[in-house]
This record gives sequence, C-alpha cells and structure tokens, in this order.
Amino acid sequence: MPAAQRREQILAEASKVFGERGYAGATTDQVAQAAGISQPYVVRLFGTKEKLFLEVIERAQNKLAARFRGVIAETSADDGQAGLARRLGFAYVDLIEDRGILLALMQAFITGHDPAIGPRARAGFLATYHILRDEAGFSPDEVREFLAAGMLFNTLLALRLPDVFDDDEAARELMECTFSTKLDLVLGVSGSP
Amino acid sequence: MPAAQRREQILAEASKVFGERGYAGATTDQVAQAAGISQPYVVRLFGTKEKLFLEVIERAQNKLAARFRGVIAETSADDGQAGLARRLGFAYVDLIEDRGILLALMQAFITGHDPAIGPRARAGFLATYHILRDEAGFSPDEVREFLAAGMLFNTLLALRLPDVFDDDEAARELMECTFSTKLDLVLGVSGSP
DNA sequence: GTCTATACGGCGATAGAC
DNA sequence: GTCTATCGCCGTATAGAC
Repeated sequence: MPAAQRREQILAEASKVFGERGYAGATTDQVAQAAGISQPYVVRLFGTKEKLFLEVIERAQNKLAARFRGVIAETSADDGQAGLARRLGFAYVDLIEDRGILLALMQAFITGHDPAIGPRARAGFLATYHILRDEAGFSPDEVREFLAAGMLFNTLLALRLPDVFDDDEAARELMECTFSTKLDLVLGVSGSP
Repeated sequence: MPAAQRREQILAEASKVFGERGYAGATTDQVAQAAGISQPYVVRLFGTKEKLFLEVIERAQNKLAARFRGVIAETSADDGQAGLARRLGFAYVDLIEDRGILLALMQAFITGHDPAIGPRARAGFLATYHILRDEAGFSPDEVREFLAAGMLFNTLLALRLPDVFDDDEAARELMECTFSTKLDLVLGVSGSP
C-alpha cells in the first residue's frame, strides 16, 4: 500500500483508539492492530506517539472546518441565520458518524494542559469560533448557544447515554429533548453495528 | 495522621492529578508525591488505582449534588425558575473553584466507555438531571439549556482558554459572552496562584 | 500508620533484515 | 514498505519491616 494511503488509514484507526482510551491510555500497538500492521511501523511512519496524536487532532479539526465551510457556502442567504444554524447542526451530527472524529476533538479539549497539545487544541476551537462568527455571520451570543449545544451533545455521546436509552426514562427524555429531530441520526451513530 | 483524614487529603490531591492527566495518564506515584506520602501507601489505602479513581469521581458527584440541593433548599419560591437557575449557575462556578472537582467530573464523562467507570459516570450525570428536573422543578428544556451552558463552561476551562485571554480577541469575547457576570469568579479560578 | 525494596508486566522506541 | 527482535524505562502492586 502506498505510504499516503497507509497514513490516512492509520489516522482513521488512531482516531478511534485515541478517542476510546485517551492519549495516555491508548497504545501504539492498539493502533497498529486496528490497522493490521506492526507496532514499530506505526512509530516509524509518525515519529512518536505524540506526533501521531497531534496529526489525529489536526485531521479532525480540519474535517470539521471543511464541513462547516461547505455548509455555509451552499446555504442561500434567504434561509436566515436560524436556517443556517439548523443546517450546521445537522452537518455536525453527520460528521461525527465517524465517531473517531468527535472523540478526537473531545480528547483534545481535555488535554488542554499539555504544552504541545494544548495550544493546538485551543487554536482549533478558536478557529471554529471564527468560522461561525465571521463566515457564518453569527453574533457572539448565537455562537455561544451553538457551541453550548454542541458541547452537551459531545458529553452525552461520550457518556454512552444512548446505551442506557432503553432502560432509563430520564436518559431517554434528555436525549430526545437535546437532539429532537436529529435523534434518528444519533441512534444510527451509536447503535449496535 | 488518622486514616479518615488521610483518605480525604489523598482524594483531594488525586482529583487534581487525575484531572490534569486523565485516568490513564496519572500515576499513583504522582498522587503520592502530591500528598507527601509513599506510592505503595496510596495503593494500600485504596486497593487499586481504579478504585481510587472511582472514589474521586464519587466524591466530586456527591459534592455537586449536595451543593445543588443546598441552593434549592435555601431559595424561596418567589425567586422564580430564572432566579433559581441563576443561583445554581453561580453555585456551579463557585464549586469548581476547587478545580480538581470540575476536572474529575469531565474525566468521568470521557471515560464512559470503561466497564467499571462508565456506569458510575452515567449514574452521576443522570442524578444531576433528576435534581434539576424533580427537585428544582425545571422543565426538560430548561434542564437541557442549563446543562448545555455547563458543558460549554467545562470545555472552555479544560481548554485553558483563560490562559490566552489577554492575547486573543476571540477568546476574550467568547469568555465574556459565556460567563458574563460570572467572569470575575472564573478568572479567580484559573488565574495565576 | 507508614516505609523500603522489589517483582512483574507493559509500552515506546531502536536496530536491522528482507 | 513492512517485519521481527529486543532494549530500557516506568508504573502498579506485593512483601514485609518498623
């Protein structure tokens, strides 16, 4: 397999592994096994575990930015801000059907203390802020509301709340209330394979 | 030092260490050093690293629940739901002046996949939901909005956004817009010691 | 109640062959 | 482009003394 393709495949698998276990909890061998190659080869291709993690984060942030820009570009002005927010919300849910991406983003947030990873995590988050405010034309308050909804969304999925969806009345109510029309998408994301 | 007091001291230090590094990234030796005792003694007192982490989470969740119940109890009915929400928001900000508590809660969220930790993390989150809905009397939508604001709050602090407060116009704007009147509290939380 | 010494396993990274 | 073998460190947990 050509190196470029192999790198992308490894990054995709690494997103899942890092997402599940966190930066420290994940091992390069788990990534290697997920990709069907040997552990030293993973290290060979990316230098160190930390560099691999940074590339995973960067990839996730780039995909998010590209998706948002795509939605903004193809939404006509007469949909209004509310319509645009709605489309962006759907795009976000759809994006993290690749579950590795959501979890990579979240892991970046909570690794904010790290001297190497923290700055990049902040830069990515602020980049999203700028896209929403400067390119989508949201007011600061609209951006805040949009981001807050996204963070709750992230948390509920990270907690695996859909796993107890059937057993717990409160969990079901909170999920339905949070995702409303997006619910079928969400259940598709985290339902059994 | 009596065992009970020692345990509480270790739990407080462990909250900070686990909060900074995550469950996998933190070591029992770091906890021991923070508490000024030997690593084997930490293990001796709590059995395993996992059990220590579970106690850290439980302690944080209990403190949160106790704080919210206290606010609900001492708020008179004629403050209205908006007034109660405001008080609860302030209480939350104040609670995580003990920074270890906030980070322990967040770490619990993203360790949701873990067979031992996940169930407890979900239980704690749903307990908060029940307090807000059944004891504070919020509607599901009000609870959702309250929780979403809290999750954004968590994320901004985890990212250490206040650290770049002075250098980045967007970071400043987002922080001000998110915390508004709570801002002085927040800056007190993460400012230099 | 707390320590020192240490066994044991696991992980990141390197060396070097094919 | 990819592997096997392996080194050396580090972290959890145990044993046992004081």
